[in-house]
Amino acid sequence: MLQKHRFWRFVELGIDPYITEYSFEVRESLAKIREKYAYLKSGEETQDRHSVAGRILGIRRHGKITFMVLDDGTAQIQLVFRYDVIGETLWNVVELLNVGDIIGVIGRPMKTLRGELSLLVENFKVLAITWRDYPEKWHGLADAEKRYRLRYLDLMLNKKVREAMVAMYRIEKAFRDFLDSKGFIEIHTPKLQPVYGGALARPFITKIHALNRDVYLSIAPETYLKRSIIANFFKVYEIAVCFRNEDIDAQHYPEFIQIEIYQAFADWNGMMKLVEEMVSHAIKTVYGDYKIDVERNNEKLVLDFTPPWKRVPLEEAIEFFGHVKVKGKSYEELIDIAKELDIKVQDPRKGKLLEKIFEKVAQPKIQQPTFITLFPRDVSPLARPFRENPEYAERFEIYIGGLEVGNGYSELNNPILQFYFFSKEEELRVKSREKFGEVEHHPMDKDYVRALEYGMPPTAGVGIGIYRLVMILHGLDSIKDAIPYTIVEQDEFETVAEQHPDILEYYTARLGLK
RNA sequence: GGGCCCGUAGCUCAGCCAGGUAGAGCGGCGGGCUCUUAACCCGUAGACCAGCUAUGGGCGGAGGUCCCGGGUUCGAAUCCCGGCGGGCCCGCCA
Repeated sequence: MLQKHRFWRFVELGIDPYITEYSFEVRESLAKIREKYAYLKSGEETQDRHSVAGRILGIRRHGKITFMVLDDGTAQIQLVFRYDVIGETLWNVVELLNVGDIIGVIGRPMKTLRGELSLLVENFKVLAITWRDYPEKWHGLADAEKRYRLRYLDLMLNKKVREAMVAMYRIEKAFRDFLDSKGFIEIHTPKLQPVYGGALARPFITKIHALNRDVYLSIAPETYLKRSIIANFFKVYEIAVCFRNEDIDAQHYPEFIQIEIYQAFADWNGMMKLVEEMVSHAIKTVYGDYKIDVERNNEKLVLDFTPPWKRVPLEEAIEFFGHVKVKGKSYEELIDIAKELDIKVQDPRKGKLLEKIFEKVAQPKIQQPTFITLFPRDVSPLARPFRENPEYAERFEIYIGGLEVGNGYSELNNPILQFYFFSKEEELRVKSREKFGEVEHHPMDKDYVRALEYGMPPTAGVGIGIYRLVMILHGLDSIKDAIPYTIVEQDEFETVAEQHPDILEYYTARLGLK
């Protein structure tokens, strides 16, 4: 580094970015100021003074007047620094400021001649500086690797991602408020479980040293939420982290958030009604309308969440959307159909074949919120058999924007059948291993069966993937964009303390740390 | 597990196919400009190490260098092989 770091120039002006200021009294948010002073006419100034703080995200210097963009997390506003207003001492500091620095400002709302609502700065404090250069103003942070590795910059600068994060919080809050108004309570289920279950997926295995035993990270809260139903908590839910040790792609990530809801004395019809009511309520609360505009891959799409949503049985959906006849076909016939459709599937269950065919020919065509109903019983070990035909389960999945975002059913509350289905799952595992390799199955959970033996009322349940929902609503290409922080391998780099021994020396000496 | 693509300055990228002195824009630094908003205009350093003078920079020299390591070649950012990091698609899961 030949150039003296600008840090030293702050010090020369009597400003140490970590020692001079320890706090700043913020009296107003930029969002409020924008709202309150929207009425100002171009060229108009007020005598009101406001105290705000945030990060500088843009600088335009014009000699003795400088414009900056300040972002306080609620909104952005233009700051106007005028030499004749702040004087020479502060002006010298203005000249040192970079994009990324954090300042506290006292200023008067005004509108510039070009009509930009601004704060005319009367005083300001440097609260922290950035040691690293920020991305280019026009393209921003675009490189995928850097976006995920330096996610705080991505979250700070990329509007689409940032909006999705805020929306996710609001959607979760709307779900909670809705369920609360209906008398539901949230129960936190264990993330470390002796038997994994509630879904068909490979689990993470970890160890509890205190007990010297292996445990599984929860793949779903389901069996514990249903234990809660048995505990006479008849309306429960959880917004739960689930861990599934599967591969990562645009629609899957090993840890994800799901809301699971269980309501006693209801069946799948009641649950579908609750879901469409709750989701459409959240959409309207967060976006202001049941219909929302989504832009994905430069294509515009209007999603209409107005209840009721369409309900289409699985086999009908295959025939209607995919134009493939599957009703009444045998296992062998379905294998042939799958082959013709270029679907690689190795599974002894007829239901699995139907699911695969559905995913290939029908799913991409289902854009509007839709319940696909009547899933095969053999792929639904926790669901109650369909009352009119036990080959099917009273199970539905929720599809929006061509993606599966949820799954629900009339819960199997018969402990005798539940034991039988679990046993069948174990058999399936053993049989399939010889013939097809490892097949996803639900492990035997006798402890859960015993809970059912104490009596579970008729109950309906559902799980909705929050990241997937947000991904669709905001037209994000990858589920990773909807997840605040995803995993990346460690990289090598030097810290500022390593690059600038003089500055390290300054601080250790200044604070007497030697 | 299989396939495809990418990695060059702080950022966004060109150069690679057809091997021959490492580039642009933005950002930085210096100068000009009191209503701009991707501000503009002029200049300049910067891809790693490091010597001598001196703390503002200047002067001169040797090597290195395009994610890393090999190879081919008189010569590699460029071609080949292997690795690392990242993305996308297929298979399995939501």
